[in-house]
Amino acid sequence: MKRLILHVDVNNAFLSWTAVDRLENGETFDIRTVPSIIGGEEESRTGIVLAKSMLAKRLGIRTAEPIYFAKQKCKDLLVFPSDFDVYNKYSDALYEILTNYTDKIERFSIDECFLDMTSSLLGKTIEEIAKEIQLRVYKELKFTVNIGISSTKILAKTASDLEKPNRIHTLYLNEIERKMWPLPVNELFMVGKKSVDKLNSMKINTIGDLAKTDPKLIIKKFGKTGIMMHNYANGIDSSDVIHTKQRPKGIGNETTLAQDLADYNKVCEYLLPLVEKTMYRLRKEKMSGTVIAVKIKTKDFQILTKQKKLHAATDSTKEVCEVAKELLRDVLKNHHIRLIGIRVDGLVDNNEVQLSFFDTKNTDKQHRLDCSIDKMKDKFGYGMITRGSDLSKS
DNA sequence: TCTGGGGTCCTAGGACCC
DNA sequence: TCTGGGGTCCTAGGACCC
Repeated sequence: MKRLILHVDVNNAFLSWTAVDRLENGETFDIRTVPSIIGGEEESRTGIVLAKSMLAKRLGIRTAEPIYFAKQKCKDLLVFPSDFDVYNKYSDALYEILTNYTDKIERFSIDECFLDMTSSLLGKTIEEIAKEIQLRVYKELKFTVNIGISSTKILAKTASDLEKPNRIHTLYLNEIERKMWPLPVNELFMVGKKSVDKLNSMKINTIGDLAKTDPKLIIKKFGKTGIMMHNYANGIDSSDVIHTKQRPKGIGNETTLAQDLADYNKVCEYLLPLVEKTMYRLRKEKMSGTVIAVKIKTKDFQILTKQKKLHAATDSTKEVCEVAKELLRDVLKNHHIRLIGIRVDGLVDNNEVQLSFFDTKNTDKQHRLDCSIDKMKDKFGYGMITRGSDLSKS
């Protein structure tokens, strides 16, 4: 049976949501009406563009470019900080509205959802439903969305990207030749910069070029990803809209340092709070991890990682701290680094972790300590409670 | 000039086993 | 003395997404 998929994509999400939130808090000026961006702080060396207004876009400002460049393109560019609590609030509100239309919804990212409408049309056309969603979101939440309509997720997603903002596009199989094939190949999902360079060197410049190239050539050059790329270019994608909430496979935190550091002890001072945060999040998920990884980015942007698989899954802050410090020692060497990060991978649900692991008195005591600190953080605020020195002792 | 932070998946090489 | 191949697990790195 032919499926009917919608892809709902918030226009300039972080910027729109910041604008709406400001207006709700009594501001009268709508930052969507001028060149403006959401960005990091240049002083803390996190100064890149996270989102831009339409007017900023028109001046050539791009997502992920340094704010320094963006300001050169527009002298009186307004810059606002990001606030993920606000974004999550509007993301949830959007999701809530979408649940009125089908129960097969996949939250693909903070600002994108797929809806499988195959059995939820209720006598309406898919276009009518898309229009209804778009109007209702704008009426109730005051921001615009693009909606793509097709028979597969990838095509619906490509459709929602066609022309912005506040537009609805269809991209059915019989339309791909006209609407998708002329697009530059970088606009295809999963074709990033590295692949574009390789494809261009093969004289493949548009999605149509890719679609019409002998798949054997693509597979030879790109392996498994090549099969996927070639399928996507031809509108082939059998993946389902996944309603059930996915459990995370890994959780991590990383931070850019205010200045480059090479000293192990100083880097540790940054690392340990990151471990604490990651483990707090892990315990919130009621999960434990088996692989601990430390990541550094050197001053010349080389990324190095060092990881270790544990014999048993853990959710203990102390245990992960100890491993993380070892890994940091191994990977840091004499590098001057600008970023430090920690990840816990190979996650398993706590109720699937063998009980024997929690049996020993020591880990049990440690677990209770972690949990009581978590509770205090929940009660008094995450930043109000710190663990003091028990983590830095080796 | 300046280059975030959160993820997922894939690949390739080495160790080890049969 | 010279020499297998298949499979799994682990690690490091890389590509991609938003």
